[in-house]
Amino acid sequence: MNRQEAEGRGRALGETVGDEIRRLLVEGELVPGQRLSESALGERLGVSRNTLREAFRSLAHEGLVTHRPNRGVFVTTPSLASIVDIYRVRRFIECQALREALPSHPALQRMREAVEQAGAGRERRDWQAVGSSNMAFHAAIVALADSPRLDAFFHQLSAELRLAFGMLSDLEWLHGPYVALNQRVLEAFESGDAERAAMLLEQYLSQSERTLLAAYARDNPAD
Amino acid sequence: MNRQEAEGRGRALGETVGDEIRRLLVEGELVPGQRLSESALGERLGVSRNTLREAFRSLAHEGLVTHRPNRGVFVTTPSLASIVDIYRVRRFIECQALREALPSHPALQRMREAVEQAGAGRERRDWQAVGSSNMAFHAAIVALADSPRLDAFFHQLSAELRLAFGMLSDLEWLHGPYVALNQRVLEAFESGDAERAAMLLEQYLSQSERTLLAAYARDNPAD
DNA sequence: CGAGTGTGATTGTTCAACAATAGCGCCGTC
DNA sequence: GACGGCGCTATTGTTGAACAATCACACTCG
Repeated sequence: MNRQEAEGRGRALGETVGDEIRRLLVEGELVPGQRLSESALGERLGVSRNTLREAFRSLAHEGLVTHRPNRGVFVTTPSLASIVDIYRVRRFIECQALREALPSHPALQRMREAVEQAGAGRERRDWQAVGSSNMAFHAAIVALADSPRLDAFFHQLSAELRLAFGMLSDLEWLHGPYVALNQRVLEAFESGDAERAAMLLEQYLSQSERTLLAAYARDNPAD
Repeated sequence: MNRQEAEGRGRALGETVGDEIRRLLVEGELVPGQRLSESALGERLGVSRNTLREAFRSLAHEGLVTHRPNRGVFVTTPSLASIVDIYRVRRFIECQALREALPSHPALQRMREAVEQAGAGRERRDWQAVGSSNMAFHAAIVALADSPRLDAFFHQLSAELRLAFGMLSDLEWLHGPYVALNQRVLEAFESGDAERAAMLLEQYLSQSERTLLAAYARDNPAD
């Protein structure tokens, strides 16, 4: 009911609802493990159950939400295994993208901007913004490979990762140290030494993974 | 992802319908460009429009089907650009998976079986089977990287690729020559020379891409 | 011959209903 | 008091009908 005031966009309500839920997820309004009741969420978003279920299908496909038949959909709880897997894939893709990239690739500009914004965010101690800029930096690295499908895949990975970040406190520790490392990767790449940039990036990712796993283990001792 | 977790007992009709449509797609019963009317397909599969729409969402997310708002869903018509992109990603992923793999990885057995089955299929001149075995071989290569997410990503790519294969006649030319090349890649890898195996694979993929593009251009002169 | 228009068909979305299932408390038995 | 079976209830799974919104197309009018 509150949705047909949808000004301008006017595109597929189902999609809009999906975006809305994504927003609630990254903003931490919906926390991992939480059950998403069809009637409750439908009421809250002002859409019918059927429309909501369509949106759920998309979200489930992206891994943000887990569908348990006859029991409902739950915000996906990232596991240690999934974090390990995501970082494995990131090393796999990002390092090679950097290695094979042309030094004059247009995405380089995006990398520069991301580093700059991450620096600005750190000044303001806005760790949420630092995290976003970090991901933008890595998305730009993937973009070096010039593949829409790879870009989409990475986009999905980063959404899952953001879910894991959302579970943790201590965002400063999680994002702060990496601004400088991004900078070094970028410098190495700009200097023409793609191989060295790739090695730095691999170190970077492994260290980031360890930090995240440690924070995860601390906040979720049960696991 | 926890696809397998809830595998055993729980099944949803929506999922089943999705699988059914996937089957119709790879079997060529539904051809690229064709419009999938909700009422017609719903009638044919014996499900309601709402259920069908849920299945469509999944298929659209996999790229097998394209959703045009207010106009319906259509079987995706692979473009030259998408074929090029898919092969770029395949080279990107498969070659590195091979390069980095442990020589004793369990997926090696799957590679052997796939080569064997492809050979048997060629004997019978069953090119459909040869194509499936080829894809199984390459899926096994990706499995060397030990990443569920990478496996899922490749699964999606191969479904899209199968769509392109389905548009073409001349399956013999498309699949026949590659049985021997698979064999050579496997032998190189088993002999411990992963680097050489990766290079062979790269050649393989580039040749396969050219063949596919040529056949595509021949069958779709308009494009 | 072209442009505006009306019409029909299809999609987008909601609603109400019912079947199927899982979780939970209750109860009786031992 | 512990345990296992039983039925209840809330929720999901699925359907069918209904209506609004939109598009494709033929049709009319200038």
